[in-house]
Amino acid sequence: MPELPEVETVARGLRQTILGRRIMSVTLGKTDFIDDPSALEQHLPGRQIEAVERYGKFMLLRLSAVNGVVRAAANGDTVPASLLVHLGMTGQIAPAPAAQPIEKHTHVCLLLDDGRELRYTDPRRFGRIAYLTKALLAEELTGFGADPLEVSKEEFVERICGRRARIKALLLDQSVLRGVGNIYADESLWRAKIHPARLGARLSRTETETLRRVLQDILQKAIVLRGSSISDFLDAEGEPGEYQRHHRAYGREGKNCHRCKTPIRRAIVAGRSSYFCPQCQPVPRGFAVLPLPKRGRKRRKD
DNA sequence: CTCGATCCCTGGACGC
DNA sequence: TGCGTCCAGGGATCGA
Repeated sequence: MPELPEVETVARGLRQTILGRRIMSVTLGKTDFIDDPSALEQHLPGRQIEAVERYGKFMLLRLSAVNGVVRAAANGDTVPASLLVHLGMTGQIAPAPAAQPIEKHTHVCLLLDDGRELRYTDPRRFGRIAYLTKALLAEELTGFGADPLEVSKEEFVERICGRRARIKALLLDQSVLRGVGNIYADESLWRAKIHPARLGARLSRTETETLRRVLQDILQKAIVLRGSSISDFLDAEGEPGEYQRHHRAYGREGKNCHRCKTPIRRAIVAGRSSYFCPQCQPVPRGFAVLPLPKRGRKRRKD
């Protein structure tokens, strides 16, 4: 489940492998996760990949203008553009030799000028791909929150403490912070000893500043370790990340808290599985922790 | 403003 | 072995 550290890892990999390559042709499979599939076929060929950037959980492939082609002018291809890529839950993007067999869920192949193909593979198709010109890209990127690695103490406090939503919901809200997902939300709340169901406005100044500090520390360490591989995340070289070994809350229901040995619990907060230590992260008043049935067991509605 | 519910999608885990 | 069911989750959307 790619979040900021995983997307950063993939973006760094792509920077090392496909920067400067020219896109020669486009082959599409299923396209229901692509904004305008024909725009890819129409506007990508002839463009060079000039930069790979990350914006929250999005990757941005910056594309050159197409030069010296009569067709380009009529196409509007004489101006730079971008390919927006979101990996969703199960998306992977990596270059492969064009001769290599296509995997079952590979839905986009961009033939490059060196004989390789940049391939996007996504079994669940929760990802998103969009070809965007400058104006559309700018519009697309409005409404996102602060970069969690860059956000100042003051801005973080402002964005959290002025809100009555649960802190877990705020951390996951891309218009508050861009790039945090379920894993790093739970990990940072555990480190900061804050229960996920607490309200933003009810956090103390000290707690909020601690949360910012541990969130940044965790994200930075996770980037160094090339992200967390839970089920199927692989970086652009096909390697799994290592940060899952450092998880202290996420996915550890029933296992002992690393600080106090109390078994980690799971509750649904903000509609998501949330893992926390009931001892270190006291449940706020009024939040009932309903016992969750054991994983994998059948549940009946009666 | 904030909430929960629902949908999208498939693979994997598990019960029987 | 195989079938049915549940679950994971980011994001959009809609109604309360």
